[in-house]
Amino acid sequence: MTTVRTRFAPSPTGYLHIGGARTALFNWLYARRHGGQFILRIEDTDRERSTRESVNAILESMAWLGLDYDEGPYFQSDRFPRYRQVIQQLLDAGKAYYCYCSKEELDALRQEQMARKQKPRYDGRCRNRTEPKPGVEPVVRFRNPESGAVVIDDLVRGRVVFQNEELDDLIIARSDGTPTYNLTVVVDDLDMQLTHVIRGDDHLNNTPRQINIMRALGAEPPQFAHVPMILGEDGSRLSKRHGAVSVLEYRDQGYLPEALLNYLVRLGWAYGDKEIFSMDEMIELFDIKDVNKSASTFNPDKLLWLNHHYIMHDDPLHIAHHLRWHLGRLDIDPAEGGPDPLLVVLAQRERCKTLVEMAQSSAFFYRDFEEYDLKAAKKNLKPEALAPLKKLYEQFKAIEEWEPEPLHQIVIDTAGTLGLKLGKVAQPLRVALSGTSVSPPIDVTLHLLGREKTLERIQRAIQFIEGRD
RNA sequence: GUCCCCAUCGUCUAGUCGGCCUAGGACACAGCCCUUUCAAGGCUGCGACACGGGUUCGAAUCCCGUUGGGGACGCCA
Repeated sequence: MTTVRTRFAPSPTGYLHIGGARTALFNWLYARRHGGQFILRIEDTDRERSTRESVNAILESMAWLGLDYDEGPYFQSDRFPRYRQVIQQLLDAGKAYYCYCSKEELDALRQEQMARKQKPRYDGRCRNRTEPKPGVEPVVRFRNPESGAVVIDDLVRGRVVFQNEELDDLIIARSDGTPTYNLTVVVDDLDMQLTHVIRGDDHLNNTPRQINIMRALGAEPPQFAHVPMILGEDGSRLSKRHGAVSVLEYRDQGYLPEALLNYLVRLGWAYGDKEIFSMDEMIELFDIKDVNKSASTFNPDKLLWLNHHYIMHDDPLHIAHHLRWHLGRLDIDPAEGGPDPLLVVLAQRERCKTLVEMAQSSAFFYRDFEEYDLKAAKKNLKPEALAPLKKLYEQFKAIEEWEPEPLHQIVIDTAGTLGLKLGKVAQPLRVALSGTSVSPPIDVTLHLLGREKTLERIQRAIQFIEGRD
């Protein structure tokens, strides 16, 4: 039995979007599960639209997601000589021919066919041309079989049949001699000895053409699996207007790669009622044959829920690692002082659905906040709060052990002594320390903030209240 | 328009070869409980087999049609 070889072959004309990420994931999982190889190939034959930045974004996204490849990245732009060779081979064998039709001519043909309510397709008018048209650089067209059918036994679709008469003679080389997509894919998929081509549904119509070219080259096609597309909330193909679609955008918005991957694998696939899959579980349980046939709608709420789940249940050290990165984006370096991010994760994880949220609501541990949240200050930093704050200040100053337990006791005792409900003491203190009415439990907040900053901020709050009119 | 594909709660889905489905789970939503903030957590509720014909003792599960949706029809990939 031959080893499984899969590939992800994006074109570098933009960022890696989540649809592409899912395709990459499925290919990666399939290869990993079968102990095969996963290959990354950059399809940059369109030199107009391909950019270096896009290549970098794709590589960065793959790395962030943890989808490692065994070979590549290969660049199609490095393989032009090989493509030229294959085109010549097809030409020599009479399986391809030169076409001298101008774009205008082809446009007219298309319009005419549309008007006649027919499927627009090239009519093969240059098929038997023997003489070149002077002054015209021709394109090369593949001579598609005129009869018969192409049968695809798709791993997710089942059997799909295309009649050859529905197909036309597609262009495999442009007039400048460069190869086009359908040719390069075929050459590469063959040369790279891929056993399985797992790709988006939108390629299903290309498949019979590619199979025909493969056969013309005397090769056996690999297995195909066309996975359904991801739709936006309005039912149309997911795009920028549906919100964030770039993988790096999700990273920047505070999502964990595990959460995104878990979300993506469950889109169009399920294993009973199981919702949470570690990477190892995915590898063990995922099978391309179990993928649904129907398109699915992207649901940001569920992704957010998964993200929160991972923040709460993943190894806190791992979360802390990601939190450091997000703190860094806020110009905070925990190494320069303040609590260990690990402790911050432990204190904050229940209430933060994203790492960005966690970084933002934890910034006060590391640096002074600019000003109090208006509503929080108005409600809690009132003259009545002066007595408890002053009393707390004295006790915090005197306490020997700066640990949650004794700190907690002080807050409780203060409320008791002053005959106040706990909320009347804890809330003003919380606002004093964090600037807002939301923070981890008060003892934890005190502990993480440290004595020095605690005392400073209580002072600041007292002055704030006394300065009010 | 032509060709290809798809069709279970608002969304993601479970539903082994038709019976155990008065259709299960998750997200979201609503309510209750817990509670020193916000959360987290627990419980309850809301909510679907697109429609019409068949086949069968019996269909969400099989067949046909209708409707609806998506994709492809480039010297883009």
